[in-house]
Amino acid sequence: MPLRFHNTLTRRVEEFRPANPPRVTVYACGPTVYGPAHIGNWSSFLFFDVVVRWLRLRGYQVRFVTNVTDVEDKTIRDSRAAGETLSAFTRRWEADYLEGRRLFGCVVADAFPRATEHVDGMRDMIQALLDRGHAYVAEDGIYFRVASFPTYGELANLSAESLRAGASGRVRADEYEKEHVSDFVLWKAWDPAADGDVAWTPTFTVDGQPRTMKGRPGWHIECSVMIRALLGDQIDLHLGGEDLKFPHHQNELAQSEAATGKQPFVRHWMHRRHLLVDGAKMSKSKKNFYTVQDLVARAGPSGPRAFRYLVATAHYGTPIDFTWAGLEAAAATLRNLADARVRLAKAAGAAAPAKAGAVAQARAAFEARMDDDLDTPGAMAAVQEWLHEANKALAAGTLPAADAAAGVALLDEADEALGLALRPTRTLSADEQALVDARMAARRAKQWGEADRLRAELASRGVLVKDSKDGQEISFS
RNA sequence: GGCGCCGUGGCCGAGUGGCUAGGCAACGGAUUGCAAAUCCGUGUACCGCGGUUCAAUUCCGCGCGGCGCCUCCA
Repeated sequence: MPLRFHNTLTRRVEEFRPANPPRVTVYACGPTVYGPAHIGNWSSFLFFDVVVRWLRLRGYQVRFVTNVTDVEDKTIRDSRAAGETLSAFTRRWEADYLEGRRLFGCVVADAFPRATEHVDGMRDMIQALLDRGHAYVAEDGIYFRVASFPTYGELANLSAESLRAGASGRVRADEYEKEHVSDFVLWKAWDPAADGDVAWTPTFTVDGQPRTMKGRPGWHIECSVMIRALLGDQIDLHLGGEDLKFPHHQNELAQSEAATGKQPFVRHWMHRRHLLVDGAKMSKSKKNFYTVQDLVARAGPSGPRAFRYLVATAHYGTPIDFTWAGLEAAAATLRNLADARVRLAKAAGAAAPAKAGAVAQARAAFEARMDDDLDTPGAMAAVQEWLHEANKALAAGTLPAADAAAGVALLDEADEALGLALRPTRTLSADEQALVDARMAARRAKQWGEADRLRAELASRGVLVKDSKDGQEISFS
């Protein structure tokens, strides 16, 4: 069954056709490193992660690149305010971001390029745009000439007229250096008051004459150039948060196709809708945001994984409304799934997984849901439906070991696809094992007070103990 | 003003022109030293009003309500 994804450009769900299967090139816009990433950012990054995981599970050889934006207005402004060099400042927040990826269990990208390491490539692309008549030099920088790119606005379904209207009020009318209000900056001339010592001095050729322009790159050119450097002039899949559709991705598209003359720049665009908090939009410019550290502080070590499950309970094409109650519900579901895996693994023993029957059907349903535009809620429903039947059989003692083994494999596939960490993430330490053994002895001696005390002590160490007919079941919080 | 999305049982959330997704929470029962998990049972959900249809939660129109984007916010 082919993979079908919603394509932003056509606004339809269509078959995903990479140019050179089984190889797939994927680029996702990463964070601007000027502060901690909030859970809204993470909902997007986790979406990218699921896309990459699923492509790999489906046998594609994915080359995944996601960048770090370490030079633009806010990084310069805030690093200067902090009295740090741009590099020291952005590296600090980049480390915070990478730590977050670790806590969420994100796949390691094949490359994490930094914009500041690709300035030479930016010079080259801007030169190509100048040579081809798609860019022009003004006093305060070099601009992309939107009028030279007829389909401009297509990605966001915006017409030239609506762009001209600029009804959002965000267009600065005083930018008279530009030929057209929609033109966007490729290279910003140095502004000593705002930029301090952040500057490069590339030399361009303008009208046959060399011209050095001290300054720094515009935001949009950064991604175009990193894509070109690490994945090529044309890629299969480009991912981002919904806000990046316009202008950022539209500008990337225009620049790249105009500079290389190759179409399409991206075969398939996908965007994750925003996460809201208690029904309201969040952003770094407001104070209503939570970080991965907040998830850990309020929901424990498994908080980030519970958040992953929460995000997976909604399709990426619909906004998700974050609440702490919702996170707790997701955490409860995740615990139940992890417990189920323990029971099934025990029932499976060393049996080989069954290849047919209800489990196989559930697995096929799970995969079909994922293949159809990454319907994560539907995919998990297929797992839960089978699990309910399996629990019945398990209670009756009629679940074949081969089915239990296949059930473990199903849970592991869901785990692999969504990054849920259902498998125990650690083992018992010697001290903890001693407590578990002591509790077993206490139970055998019917010393219930001591058994309960030991269970509480283990819980305080993150070890959860449940009693069953076959003894104690261990899991970790 | 332009473009677009959404309104499903206590909460979250799929989906479909007729065959009651799923999860979490709640209540009763079984099981259990207790707890948890698990099992059995319990709630006749589809914003309102019209229309199309044998039949609409699902299609169309209007209304009400919420939300996003429209030049550098994931």
